[in-house]
Amino acid sequence: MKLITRDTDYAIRALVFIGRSDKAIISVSELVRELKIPKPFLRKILQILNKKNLLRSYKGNKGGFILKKGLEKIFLLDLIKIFQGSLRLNECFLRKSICPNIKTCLLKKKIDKIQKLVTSELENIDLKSLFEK
Amino acid sequence: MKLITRDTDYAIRALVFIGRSDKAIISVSELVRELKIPKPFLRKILQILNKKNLLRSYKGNKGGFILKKGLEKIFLLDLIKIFQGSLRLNECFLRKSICPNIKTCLLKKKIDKIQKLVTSELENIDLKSLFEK
DNA sequence: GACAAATGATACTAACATGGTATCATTACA
DNA sequence: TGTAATGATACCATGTTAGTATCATTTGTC
Repeated sequence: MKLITRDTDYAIRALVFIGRSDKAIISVSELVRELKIPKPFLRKILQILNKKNLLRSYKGNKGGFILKKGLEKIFLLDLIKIFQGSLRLNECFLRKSICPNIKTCLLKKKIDKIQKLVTSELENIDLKSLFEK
Repeated sequence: MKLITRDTDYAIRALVFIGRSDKAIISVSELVRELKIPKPFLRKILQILNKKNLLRSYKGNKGGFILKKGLEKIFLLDLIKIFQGSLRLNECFLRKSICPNIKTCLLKKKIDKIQKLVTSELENIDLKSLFEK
C-alpha cells in the first residue's frame, strides 16, 4: 500500500523546486533537468496543478510556471486529494443488502478512526516544512 | 487509497463467522451461503489462511475448516500482511543517484511517522473486538 | 467399493489503476 | 516569423486486484 503515488511525489518535488528557486518563471524543461522526471508526464502534472490553482502558467516562448501561493500554504493532503482522490480508507465491500449492520459495523468505525489520524497528520504537513528543519 | 483490500475483508468475515459458529467444522459452501462471497475466490482465501496457520482444514466429505487460534489472537495487521504484503507507506520513488538526501529526506521521515501510527493501531485490533462492543 | 462432497494445487483471465507517451493546437517573446 | 513554451486530449504499457476454471486428492456414507 502506498500513501503517496508517483504523481503526487513528483508534484511535491516540482512545487518545492519552483518555490525555492529565485527565478521568476520556471519551465518544464528546467524542472526536467533538475529533477529527472519524464518530461511529458511532468507536463501533465503541472497542467493539473495549474488547473487546481496551485500554479500559474505562462504560455509562449520563455513561458513556464510560478507558484500561486507560498509553499507554507500547500499541504500534503491537498496534493493527495488532487492526484489520488479524497482519502477514504474505510470503504466497505459488502453491499447494504448483504451486511445488515453497515451502520454499526465496528470494522468500519475502527478504520474510520485510523483515517482521521492519518488525515490530521497529512493536513498539517506543508511543503515548506519538507526542507526546513 | 484502500487500507484493506477485498481479500483481507473477506478473510476477516470468514474467520469471524467460523469463530462465532458453534458448529465444529465449517465448509466453504456454508460460508458462501452466509456471506455471499464468490465461492472459488473464497476457497482460495481459505487455502491461504490454512497455509498461514490461521485455519486448519479437513479434506473429504463433511470436511471444512476450523480456527487454529482464537479470534482474540488474530489481529488486523496479521491479515493485511498475509494478503497485502507488509505495510510500507514510506517507499521513495527517486533513486539514490538522483535524490542525494535520501537518508535525511524529511518527507520520508514524516510518512514514516504516519506509518508507525497506523501500524500501532492495526496491530491492536483483534477480530474478537469487531463484534463485541 | 462407489459415490458425493469436500479441500489442494495451480493456471488462467478480466477489469481497473498507475505511470507514462504522443500529437496537434495555441501562445508569445525575440 | 521562428522557436520554445503551455493546453488539450487521446493513447498505451504494465502491474495489481479480483475472480475463474480445472483437475487431483481425500474421506464420510451407503
